[in-house]
Amino acid sequence: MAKRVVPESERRRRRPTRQGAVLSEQLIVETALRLLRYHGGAGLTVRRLGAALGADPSTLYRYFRGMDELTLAIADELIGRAIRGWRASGEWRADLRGIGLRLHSAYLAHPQAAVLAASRITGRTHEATAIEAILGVLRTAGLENADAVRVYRSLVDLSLAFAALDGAALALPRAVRDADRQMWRTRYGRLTPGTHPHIAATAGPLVACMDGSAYPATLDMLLDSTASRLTRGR
Amino acid sequence: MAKRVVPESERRRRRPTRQGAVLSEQLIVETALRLLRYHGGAGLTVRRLGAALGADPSTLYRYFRGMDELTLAIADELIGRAIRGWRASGEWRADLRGIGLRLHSAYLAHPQAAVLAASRITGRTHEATAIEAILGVLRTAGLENADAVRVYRSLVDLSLAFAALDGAALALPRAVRDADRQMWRTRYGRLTPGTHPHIAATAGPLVACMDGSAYPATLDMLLDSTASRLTRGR
DNA sequence: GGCTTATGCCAACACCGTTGCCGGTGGATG
DNA sequence: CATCCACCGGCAACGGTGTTGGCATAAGCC
Repeated sequence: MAKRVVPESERRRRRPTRQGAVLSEQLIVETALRLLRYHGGAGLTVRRLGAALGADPSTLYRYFRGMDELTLAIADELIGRAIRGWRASGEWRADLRGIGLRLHSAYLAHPQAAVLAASRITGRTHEATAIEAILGVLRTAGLENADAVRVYRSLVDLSLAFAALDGAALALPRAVRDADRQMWRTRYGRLTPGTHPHIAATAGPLVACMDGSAYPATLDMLLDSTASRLTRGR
Repeated sequence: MAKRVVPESERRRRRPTRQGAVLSEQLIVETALRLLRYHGGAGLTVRRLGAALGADPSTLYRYFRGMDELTLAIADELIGRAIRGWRASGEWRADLRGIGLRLHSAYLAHPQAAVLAASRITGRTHEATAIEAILGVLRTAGLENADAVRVYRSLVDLSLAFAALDGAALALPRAVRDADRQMWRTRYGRLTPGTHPHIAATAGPLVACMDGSAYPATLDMLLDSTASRLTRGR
């Protein structure tokens, strides 16, 4: 109750765990990401996290108010990894495409984490940096403020939404994922032209197209639209 | 073990619950949707669901192999509600827009369910019907098979991904959601031009644009791109 | 009307997030 | 170098979760 969580920057006393680990926000987040990758989406557990760190589960509540705050810290870490080292090239379309792909793949590097984190607003440093970068590209390219904001929102939401969707697919247990892919081949690849003529006519490309993510193609369509909005504006 | 789940179509003996309820797949799914809406995303529980139905929790395992299969049934129900009663008008752009908006809003009518269900492939009837409808619109409009399939995939993934994203935002506890909106106003609405000039310059439109969903605007951009692909094809 | 077996119920298991309390220890203070 | 105290790790507990094996019963077929 009202248990105070000391901000990482004000931590003075670092007492090692009985098993010798010295905890920190950073260490906890990294361990959580490892747990997620290794044990699957439902495998991130306060108890397991404690065990992996060599600490009592309840100790973690000295660092995060609860599971939800840990999730936000994970989201922040992912955004940070996405924009780390990014530089504007001056070519707006390549820049936007680069940022989008970076976001998407930083999240997808940890699919289970992506599912948890993609829909959260962190309000922390990395988030502001990313927003500033994207808006900068759009306004420098010549978009009106209102248009820039609209495109910004579409771009970010698109990237995060696809990160969550693709992450969920990747995070499924191996057996389920294989069963899903098989479903496309057996069920939709062999529907009779009588009842489903269009599916039957496109069966080949349809099955082939279901591999991988639709994100890059969709991102390109969004950039197409932005490009024509730009030329029309001039 | 290997407890057999009798398919709904082969059910003969309908024995009423001690409290008088007569169970069925349909009834369980509907009750689950009601529970989700009423108790929030984490409120769908086998035990609560049992209680709401007037049945022992373990009884539900005679209808679904587990929580996951129940999720798929929910997803199927949502797709069904989305395409129920849809008819092609012949104008491809309006038709695609209509299907997309229907999908999105059918899912968002149950935000918590959308989060669970949007990323799943059901492989059931409604899904095939939806695919057939969309492919039909695209091919009738004049797209090559390969292009039609690509646009199909982008459209569906976009709609479901945004359903999950927007659903997650809507499903947050009231207090958290209000805090998030406030964050835009206070944090991003007041960043200094020194460190974040672009955010500062667009603060007004930025805050305003964060209300509501970016889905309709993004969908329109996707349709823009499809339109120019069509005219270029001719 | 009898038989089979589908189906509802009970009890139990292992696990979950979270909290109140205690005790030891780090670091500041003198 | 001694003192003190608040920070922080550990313990035990609470009420909840999904899931399963076994049992009794009643529904529907012959």
